[in-house]
Amino acid sequence: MRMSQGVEWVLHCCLNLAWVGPEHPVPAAKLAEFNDLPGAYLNKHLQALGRAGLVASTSGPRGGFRLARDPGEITVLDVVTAIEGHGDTFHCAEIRQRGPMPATPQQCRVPCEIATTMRRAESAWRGELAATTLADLSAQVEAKSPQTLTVVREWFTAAAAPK
Amino acid sequence: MRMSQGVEWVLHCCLNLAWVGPEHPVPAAKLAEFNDLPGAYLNKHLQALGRAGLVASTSGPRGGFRLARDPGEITVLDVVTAIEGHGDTFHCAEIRQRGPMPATPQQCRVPCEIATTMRRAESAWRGELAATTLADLSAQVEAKSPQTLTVVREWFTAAAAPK
DNA sequence: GGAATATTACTCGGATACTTTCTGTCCGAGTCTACCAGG
DNA sequence: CCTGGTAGACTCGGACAGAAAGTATCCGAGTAATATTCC
Repeated sequence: MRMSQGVEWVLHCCLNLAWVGPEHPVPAAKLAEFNDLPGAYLNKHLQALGRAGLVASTSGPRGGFRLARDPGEITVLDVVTAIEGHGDTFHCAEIRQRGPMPATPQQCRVPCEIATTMRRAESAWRGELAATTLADLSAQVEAKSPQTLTVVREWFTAAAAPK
Repeated sequence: MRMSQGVEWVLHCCLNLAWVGPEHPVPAAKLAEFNDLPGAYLNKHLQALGRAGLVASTSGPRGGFRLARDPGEITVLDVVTAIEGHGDTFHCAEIRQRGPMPATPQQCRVPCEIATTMRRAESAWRGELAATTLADLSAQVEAKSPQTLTVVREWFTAAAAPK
């Protein structure tokens, strides 16, 4: 059970986009260059973010990706589900209904204890991720190294401006 | 990010073993028959439980698997980690150290904010799983349908006794 | 009849194919920019 | 000088291979019970 590395990639990219600001779209190639990632594959993951409504994309020159909402309105859970999908990590196969001694349909009107435990754990996991927004992450980074925010923004804007 | 279905399988089997009792080993084939699962593959997963020290195995006739500890001393997290491995689901690739503007080694002495958030969420997930033991699950099943425990035990012991 | 022994059947354990998912890459459709020609 | 049109280049978007993990299966090593034989 390993999380796709695309989640980490797009989280870093989302922070970059948050720092650059929504008025300045950033192409996937630039995000890939800044984070030293394969551009085409990163683009694929950013498309998933677009389908989830987290980022907006514009084609053509001066195009690229920008955050579709305020960083404070995008949670880490939003990003994770956009990449990993909405399905639960644990999927109950209803084993209790199979075999020579199946559970009665009456008993099966509620989820089994195992599924309930897994669901509770996953809910706790999701709760933590939903409690953290991109704005929270950005604020924590800024608290540790305040110059990062502006320096990164300048790198992205400077890379596009000279043209 | 989907959890192996083997986790569900062995959790059901562990409950079966808890109900049968440690003095009566149950072969993998019987567990597979009872839960309508492929016997050979289930055996493979049970081996993982053995390596983790959760179950003990004996070869030969009248052999099989039995719980190595009291059901109250085996948590759901123990079973999950035995099947899925000890690694974290999120693995930080240290993207911040790469690219044209890498983070300084000084900044990297502590995990980045993204990794911290993921770790906190995973910790909450593990906490819930660690808080539930096989004895808890067994008690919940018994509370809902008290006859299940003895009936299942009889099925397993009766299947072996007539020989 | 009892005990030692050889046999037999049963169990786990790891080594071996097959399927699905994840990872990575490529090229085409659409679009905005910039240039160029004409008024 | 200003305006309209056209060509060009840049971007996303989905379709196409390769790698890794998960899934499923089989057969052999070891063991305990059993049947047999001898005392």
